[in-house]
Amino acid sequence: MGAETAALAAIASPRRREILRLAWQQERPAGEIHRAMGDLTFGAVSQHLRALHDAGLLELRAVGRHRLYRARREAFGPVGELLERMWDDALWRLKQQAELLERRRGPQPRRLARRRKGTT
Amino acid sequence: MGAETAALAAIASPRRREILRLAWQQERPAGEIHRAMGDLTFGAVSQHLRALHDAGLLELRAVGRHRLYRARREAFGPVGELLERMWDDALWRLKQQAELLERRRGPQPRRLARRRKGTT
DNA sequence: CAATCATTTTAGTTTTAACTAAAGTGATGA
DNA sequence: TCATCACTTTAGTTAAAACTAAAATGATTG
Repeated sequence: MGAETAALAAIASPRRREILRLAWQQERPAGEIHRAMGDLTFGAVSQHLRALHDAGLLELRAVGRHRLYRARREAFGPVGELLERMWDDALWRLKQQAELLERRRGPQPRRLARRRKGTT
Repeated sequence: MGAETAALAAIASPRRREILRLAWQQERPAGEIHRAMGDLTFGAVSQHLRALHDAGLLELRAVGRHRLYRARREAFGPVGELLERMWDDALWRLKQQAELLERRRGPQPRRLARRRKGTT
């Protein structure tokens, strides 16, 4: 998967978007990202970090017992600009927040909403 | 899910991107989209169309026994601009084509590549 | 060296996206 | 009205994403 296609896949996930936002401008230790992410376990966060790193979207630097992550912005191409536009847009932020809260029950969403039996 | 968030989810999928590209500028009957989509069954295409329609990303008009789909471009916001940039970019097109072919075996990819046992 | 801290990895569960095959629907035309 | 066309829907399968809990790793500190 090319890095830019990986970027498209990554930004489809609210959790991944959140991680990328946190690590977009500065390096952040995994623990700090975890603390900022709400009710996820550390393990889950670590798995997201690994996936993003494997996809070439995060870079990693070890300092003592900390591991510092930062977005590899150059890997995102035009997708990076989209993210920045989203994050700068107050309306968008509100909507995201609403959706995050709304889904604080049940596991996590993967993709689009899909057909349910009697939805027609 | 807001339409724009749905748009993010939609463009993560190569099939959905392809459908959106086909229905971006003009209405297209489902059958034409199917024919343009390669080796998928009609049923599978119909399911994608339904998902995109449910998400507010496609509009639908019935004419005789045909069903004409067209992208609701206004629902995409900045994501629409990204799509247009991608489709105008010859390099992107090549990469996409390569990835489509590459995966003409096995079912379909969902997201990011993820940890495999001995990948470290 | 032992304890601790920061983090990663593994194993196992649940949910669901994407698909196929086949049955179902509704408009059209002979 | 019966067959056909253009689709949609259903049922069932497969593969994988997201998560939790717990074990493992590796650096640091006493």
